[in-house]
Amino acid sequence: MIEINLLNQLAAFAKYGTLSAAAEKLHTSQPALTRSMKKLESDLGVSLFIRSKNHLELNEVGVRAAKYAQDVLDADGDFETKVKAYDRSLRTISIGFCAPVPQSVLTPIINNVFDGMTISADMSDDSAFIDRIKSHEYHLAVLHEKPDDEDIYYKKCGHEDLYISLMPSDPLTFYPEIHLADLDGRSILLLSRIGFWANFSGNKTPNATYLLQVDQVSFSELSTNSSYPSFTSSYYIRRGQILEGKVNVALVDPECHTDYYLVCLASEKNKYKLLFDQIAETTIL
Amino acid sequence: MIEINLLNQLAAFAKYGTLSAAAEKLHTSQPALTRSMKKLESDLGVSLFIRSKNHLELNEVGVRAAKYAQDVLDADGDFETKVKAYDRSLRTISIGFCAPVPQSVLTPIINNVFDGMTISADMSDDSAFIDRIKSHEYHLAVLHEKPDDEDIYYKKCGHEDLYISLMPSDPLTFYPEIHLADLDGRSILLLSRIGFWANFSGNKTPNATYLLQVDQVSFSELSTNSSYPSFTSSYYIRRGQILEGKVNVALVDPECHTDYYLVCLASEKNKYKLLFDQIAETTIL
DNA sequence: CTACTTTACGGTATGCGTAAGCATT
DNA sequence: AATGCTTACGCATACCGTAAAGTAG
Repeated sequence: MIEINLLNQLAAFAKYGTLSAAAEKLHTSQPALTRSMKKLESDLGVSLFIRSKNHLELNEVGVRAAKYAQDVLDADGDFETKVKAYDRSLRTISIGFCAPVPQSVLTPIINNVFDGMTISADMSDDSAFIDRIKSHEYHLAVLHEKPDDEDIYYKKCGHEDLYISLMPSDPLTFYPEIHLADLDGRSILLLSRIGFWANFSGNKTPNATYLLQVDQVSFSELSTNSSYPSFTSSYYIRRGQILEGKVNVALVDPECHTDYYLVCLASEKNKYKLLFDQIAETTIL
Repeated sequence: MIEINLLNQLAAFAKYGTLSAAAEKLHTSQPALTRSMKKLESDLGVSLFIRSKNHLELNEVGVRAAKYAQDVLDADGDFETKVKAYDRSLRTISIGFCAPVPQSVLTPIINNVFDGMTISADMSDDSAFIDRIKSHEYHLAVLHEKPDDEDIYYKKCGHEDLYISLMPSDPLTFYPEIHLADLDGRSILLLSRIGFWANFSGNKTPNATYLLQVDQVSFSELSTNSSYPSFTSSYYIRRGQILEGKVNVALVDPECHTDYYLVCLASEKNKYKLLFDQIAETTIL
């Protein structure tokens, strides 16, 4: 059994050419390497070096041994990487969210139910979420459409209605009801990373300009202090996160009202039972 | 960097189920393994076991780690095997002989010229020798036909004539000359492992029965004490290895006279110069 | 004179085995 | 009782770093 440490030192010598250089790179001493290389030769029963009084060089076998050693080192590195990755994967719950509101509502609940687990949350349009659940990329996902798949277990976990925040003087506030189409042609403040809601842009409002804000703070700043309309929703209104001096008006289009569904693999239903129970008890969104 | 030793112990535990059993197989103590496994977990920063007071079991990560560990152990074993094999290959001269006589004549010469090298000698019909030289399977070969290949260097290294040993009373001894065909219908003693000479059987003597002897001693015994004819050659006759009470008669067919040629890759001619010089000085066969 | 390898020496720390403790079957 | 894991303790030895010697360019 050849120790990894010796192979590492051999590889370092092959790479840096002298024991001194290798010793420095390995944060050890020259004599230590001299001894290691002798031990390696003795362990193998094979001569690997051409020695002159003040020069050390790999012989033909040594050159090849250094190559082979790298393979073993790679294998050893892979081992470490793979074990750590697998361990982490078992301590991590990966979740896909289709919108920011379910994420901010559910994340603390999940944290609470699965104490000690790391949560890895992605947000995007949810069209591929079912496939990613099936491929084990995600353990859970929140969709905005009821899944129709026998391998998938789901439970409704909330509801969200879209509102628009307007200046009180805005003509739209006098409309009996507002449709998305009524916003066409306007410049509207929009927060990025809004999951599936992003699909709205350019649908019923081909001539609207969306002023996309990456930063939450900028969005708040501009929403409050400019006259641009901005989107908000039942969630923020219910929590009292309302823009001062603005009027919040509900949008009546059907795509502005959505239900959310928490899903997992049917085969892993029991693993997440506690969580599903929890969201039953909690009135959310 | 995870030490091979720890991986080996992990694999042993996975294989034998308990630390005690693994310890016995590894010729070490239980407590040593306990400590090693803790060190492995600590080196990795990953928990690999389910511990109860008197029971140790791999957890999910541990099971996988043991699998991965085996890969590293295999790689480490391969390293050792391959380095040793390559070292040996550099200390070994592989030679293909087309007949036993060149082998017994040349082997001591080669041993003498390449002191300290191991000689690996095969004997067989030489039809594929050129290819095997080119594929580096053989460093040298002795053929019974002059090679016609610009990549191959050669030098004649001997000559051999085939004789037949007969009872003095045998009618054939009165023939002016003997051909192989004259032996047809007879039972003839033959030693196995005779290289290309084996091609004779069934050529000009379709009705002869060859009494194949694997063992040299059996062949001598039967040759001497039975009345069966047996093959011999100029080499043995010149050395005085003659059967008592028999008459040796030369066979006149052309295929019963052969020259031998020592060959190597033209590109390695210099490597074997000493040997080729040697066989020039030596009168052989 | 500088750069490098090797040997020698002394200290340390790693790792082992024995013994003992404790829990489970 | 028997089996098996863990902890504690004392010890061997393997390995390391420093120092020094020797050699080649």
